[in-house]
Amino acid sequence: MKIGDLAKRSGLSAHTLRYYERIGLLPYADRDRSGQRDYDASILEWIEFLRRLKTTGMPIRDMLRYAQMRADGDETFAERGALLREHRERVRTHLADLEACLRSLDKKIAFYGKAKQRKDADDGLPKNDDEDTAPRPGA
Amino acid sequence: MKIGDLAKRSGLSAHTLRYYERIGLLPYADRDRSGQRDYDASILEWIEFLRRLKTTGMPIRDMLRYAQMRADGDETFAERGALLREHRERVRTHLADLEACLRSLDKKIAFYGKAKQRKDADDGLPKNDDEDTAPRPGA
DNA sequence: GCTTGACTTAGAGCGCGCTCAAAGCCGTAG
DNA sequence: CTACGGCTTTGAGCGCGCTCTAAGTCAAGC
Repeated sequence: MKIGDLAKRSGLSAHTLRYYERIGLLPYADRDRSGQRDYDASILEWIEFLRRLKTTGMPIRDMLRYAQMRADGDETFAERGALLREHRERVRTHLADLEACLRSLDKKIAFYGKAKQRKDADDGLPKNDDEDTAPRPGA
Repeated sequence: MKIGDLAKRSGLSAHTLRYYERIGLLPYADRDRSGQRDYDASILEWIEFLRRLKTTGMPIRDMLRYAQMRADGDETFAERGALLREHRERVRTHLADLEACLRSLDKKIAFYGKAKQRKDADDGLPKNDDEDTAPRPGA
């Protein structure tokens, strides 16, 4: 598989695939006799795993640590597991934060919904609700 | 309240507070007679709201749009509501992605746990499980 | 009076994760 | 044979969100 094909199948650009190889996130790919990368389809699983790490907010430098351990073989199993478990905890924390923010956002949106219905027909905005008409922000 | 106090209470640095004012995320703060910013405590609510938008991944340029609308007064209520509702949908989508990634991560971690227990005592790794010993990544 | 430290400004610099540019090579279609 | 597209490399550039520097002002404490 050439880099253009892998780009299509992985959803990453060829630029990004080369960049990932350069920094060590992807293994050095075999080159054909004209020097072009020739990928094995199995690389897609690794890329998919990287994508999940990225989605969950892992910085590239940590992915590199993982990739390096993986390259170092079986004796790094425990270390790799530990890295993933730590990451998982961070993800869970972040997820909880996000959910709290989402609930807050829902409240605010509910306020906008209510305010809209009474627009120009009721001046008494509910003071115990989420307010949002403050002094010149961004002015 | 001076900028140092607000920094402590908001969790943002004084540098960041000034930066936010410069770009228009925070309203231009009143200055005392020696030119120093003197904040009203109510600014904390706005900062908290910004923090939630940021946590949920809203780029600064969109927060600026919101801040501008808020500054423009009541006639932007509908627009502001729409912006927040769109944002909420993106957050929900992202949340679902994250949860899927987390489940995947849990599986992988479970694999590491199992592999550890049988380490050097069982060569037959479960092929139908999450594998993780691939050709020289990062090498 | 003098030091200390928090504040002011405009603007430069940084870390991250790409993204693209330049110059050149290779192989296949017409 | 030639033109074309897709690949190669190294290294520069970019958008984001801060973060810090430099040079200077001001107010309070010793």
